[in-house]
Amino acid sequence: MIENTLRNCIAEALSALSIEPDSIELEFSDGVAHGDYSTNVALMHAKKVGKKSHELALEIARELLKNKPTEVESVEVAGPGFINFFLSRSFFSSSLQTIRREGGDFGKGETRKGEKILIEYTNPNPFKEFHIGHLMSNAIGESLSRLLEFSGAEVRRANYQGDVGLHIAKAVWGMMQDAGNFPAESDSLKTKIAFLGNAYTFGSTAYEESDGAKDAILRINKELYEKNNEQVNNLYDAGRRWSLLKFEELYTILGTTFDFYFFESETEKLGRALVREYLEKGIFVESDGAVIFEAEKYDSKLHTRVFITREGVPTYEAKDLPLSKLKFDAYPFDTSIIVTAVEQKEYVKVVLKALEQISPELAEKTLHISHGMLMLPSGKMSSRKGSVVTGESLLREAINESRAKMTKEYEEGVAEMIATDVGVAAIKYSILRQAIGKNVIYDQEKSLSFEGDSGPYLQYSAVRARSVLEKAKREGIVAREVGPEEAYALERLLYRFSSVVEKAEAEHAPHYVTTFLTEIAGEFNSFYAEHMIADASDPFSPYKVLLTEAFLEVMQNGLYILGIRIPEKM
RNA sequence: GCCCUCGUAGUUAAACGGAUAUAACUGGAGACUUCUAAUCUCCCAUUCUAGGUUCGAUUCCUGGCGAGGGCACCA
Repeated sequence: MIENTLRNCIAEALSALSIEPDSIELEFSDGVAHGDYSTNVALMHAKKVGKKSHELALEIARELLKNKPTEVESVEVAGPGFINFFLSRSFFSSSLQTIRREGGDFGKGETRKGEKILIEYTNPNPFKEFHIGHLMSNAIGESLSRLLEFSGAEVRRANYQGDVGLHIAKAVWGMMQDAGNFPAESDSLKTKIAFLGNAYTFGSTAYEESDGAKDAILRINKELYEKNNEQVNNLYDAGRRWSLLKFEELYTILGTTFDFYFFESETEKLGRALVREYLEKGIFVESDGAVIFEAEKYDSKLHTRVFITREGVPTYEAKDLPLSKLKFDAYPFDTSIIVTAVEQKEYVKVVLKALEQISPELAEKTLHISHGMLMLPSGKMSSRKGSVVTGESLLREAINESRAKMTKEYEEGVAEMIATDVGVAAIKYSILRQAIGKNVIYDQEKSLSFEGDSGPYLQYSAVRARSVLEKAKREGIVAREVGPEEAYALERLLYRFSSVVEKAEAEHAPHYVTTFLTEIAGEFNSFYAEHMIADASDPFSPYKVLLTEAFLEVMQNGLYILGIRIPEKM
């Protein structure tokens, strides 16, 4: 790796000047004028050795030039004392060949080679809408999964769904009130889901507004737990089945497949038993009829939470405890990652603290990654108030929008596929373009952007590259490694992809990949506008074709990491 | 009240403690008989506030102001 080579050179140069080469910072230069790599070692050590930073930089540069590796064209000192490395022409052209040779493997690393990782994300609740928060969790979780795979990990995807709880009792009660509209088995899934949605909204409104309804819903909740009312059971089974089918439909559109599904109906009784068991051992205590865990006794920044309610019903907290073991039994992981919205952050800390008392070895292997929330301009979404933007409606709008944008004529089936891929890309890009911890303010127009920095922009540049390569093929132009004196700006970027992926994985930051792809796509589009790539009369055409091939390869791998498909045409 | 996040052009975002803070959208001016104009080129504009640490602060620390999330029987 070129980076290691440069680091070693710098370390040697520093030693030659009797400077302790502790940590060497090496970064990509921020512009062509500053070369390809920069180091600030002179700035860091100047004071220690009592020299001016610029002078020290010159001395280090002189040392560096004594043993200049072949990949380095020149070394310059600039600004207050930065040492800039300019890589050689041949380094760039050979890295294009490397990219072409490695193809779909280019960018893969081994930092997590062989590590078994189970990652939980999306977590929608049957009977409730799959809202844009789930869309966000899914886009982020899927991308993190792919980054981990690119780093050599053996990843399994898990989805944990709440198929028990008060929200279901509300929906079931709502279904009973609206029995006249109960869908027939032959009705479309869309009709069934609409029916369910209405039932839930109706039920939760009634729960808050009517004591009678509230009592009825609580009774249903108990019946659901005890499974002793056939009518309730039948409604439950139908609603659960419809919801899960609907979710699968969305996963197909989004491009996710899960290896494991866990349900709260599995963890509920286990959780209650576990809490009861550790209540006797003093981990949990009874308070006001409920069973609680006083996390602040272990860490003053944590707080008390209820694990079993006064009614004897296990809460989400209690259910989460056995989930870790269920996961481990399903897939003996080295690391278990849970991806949720940031609103769960403090909650997860408490649950993990409780888990630490019960199964320290599992708690130790668990990592929580939280992402920001999708906010409406009016504030937080609430499904109880009905102010949710559903994942499906957003997807549908994005797909319609991309359909409307299409200027070329395609067959019906093809057009639908392109519109879907482009619409999904627009949404995923708007989520994965920024640091995952920050909230996304959901602005319909911006989320559905098809111009400028956007998912479709990335797709378009890749499709364009393919189109050019097809033309090159028709004209019999074959990629070749002989280019003009001066390297194109684009080839000075492509080789960086491996480092970008490594850093994105290490910091759980898919947006580094998004930013990088946006940068190279822009560079390719400029290159495209300025140069005729496939031109049989141009002696450099084979090289430009090679560059285009390498660009496409990087785009394909990068978009794969983001979970964005590239349409055949657009 | 306590505990976490966050505050960057008009807007939405980017920037391991580094060089002239980077893009897109909006607004203004241009470019398609040439490989896809969902594109390209040019212009205008930004670090909440008061201190501190540092050769150097958007970045780290402290206070203030503002926004979001969490804090017992919801998930």
